[in-house]
Amino acid sequence: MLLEIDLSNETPIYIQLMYQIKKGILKGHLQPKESLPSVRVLAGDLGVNMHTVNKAYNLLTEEGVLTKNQKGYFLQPIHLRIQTKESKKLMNERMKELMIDALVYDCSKEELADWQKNIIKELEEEE
Amino acid sequence: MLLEIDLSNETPIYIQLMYQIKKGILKGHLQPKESLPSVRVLAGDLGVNMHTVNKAYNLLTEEGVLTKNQKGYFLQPIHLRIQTKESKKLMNERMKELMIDALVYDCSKEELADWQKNIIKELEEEE
DNA sequence: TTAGTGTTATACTTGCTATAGAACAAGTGC
DNA sequence: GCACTTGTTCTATAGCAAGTATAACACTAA
Repeated sequence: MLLEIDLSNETPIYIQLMYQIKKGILKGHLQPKESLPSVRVLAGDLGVNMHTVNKAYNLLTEEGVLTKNQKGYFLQPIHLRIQTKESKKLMNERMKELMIDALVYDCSKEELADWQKNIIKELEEEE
Repeated sequence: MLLEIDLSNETPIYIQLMYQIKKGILKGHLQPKESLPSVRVLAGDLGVNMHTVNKAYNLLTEEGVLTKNQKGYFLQPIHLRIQTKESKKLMNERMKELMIDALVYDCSKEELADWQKNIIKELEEEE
């Protein structure tokens, strides 16, 4: 798996890392039960601090995307990825804010639906 | 127009303010060309600092939602609300991240489409 | 024992959020 | 002219998050 971190991007590194890993899962680059590189190794590869990687791994574990034990972090099988009520609520809030921002510019419902559809298509296509 | 600010919410006050104003516009509580309360007056009403309100107003002006002159801030007519390329790019990024988060939990395209539809409906219905 | 896991603790820098007070220029209304 | 209200700018402060850095600890496997 290759992870790309953009240090010039204003998005916090640990957030970028979380999305890179999630994208890897969606595209099948990471196989079920596969183990992830240790926090020290990945930090070394990316040139960032160990704690930054650890933060991303821990948050993904809290989200139910990863599991951990003394041997390291592993992918959670898809049927065990359960969303908490809290995270559902947060995602709903994000969708609501996004729709408000879009509607202010007089977007139609059809445009918004197409927009979403295209983003999903794009995610499926990317190599 | 009534604006509700939740100080216990972790979302920055100026962001909350921006969304309250945008919602007011969408629901027609704010009429075209209507002037907004001055930064000092609104800050006094809400019990927050003048600079916080000023930041929200200025960002909304940058986004093209408001205009300003020495008399104060005013609503930008809808046909003059133009999105910049930069802001379009940002919104696309937000939609992409939201879809990634949703797809990781094995959501179907139909579920995602319904979700978006319901949020929009909810925005239209709220008193 | 040695090396590699994750875990924890402390400390420091940087930037953002929010508050606070003060002063300035420009327009409005008396 | 004068008082009032606008937005604007400047400085200062406090709290918090992000990121880096170093060190030490417990557990596991070769």
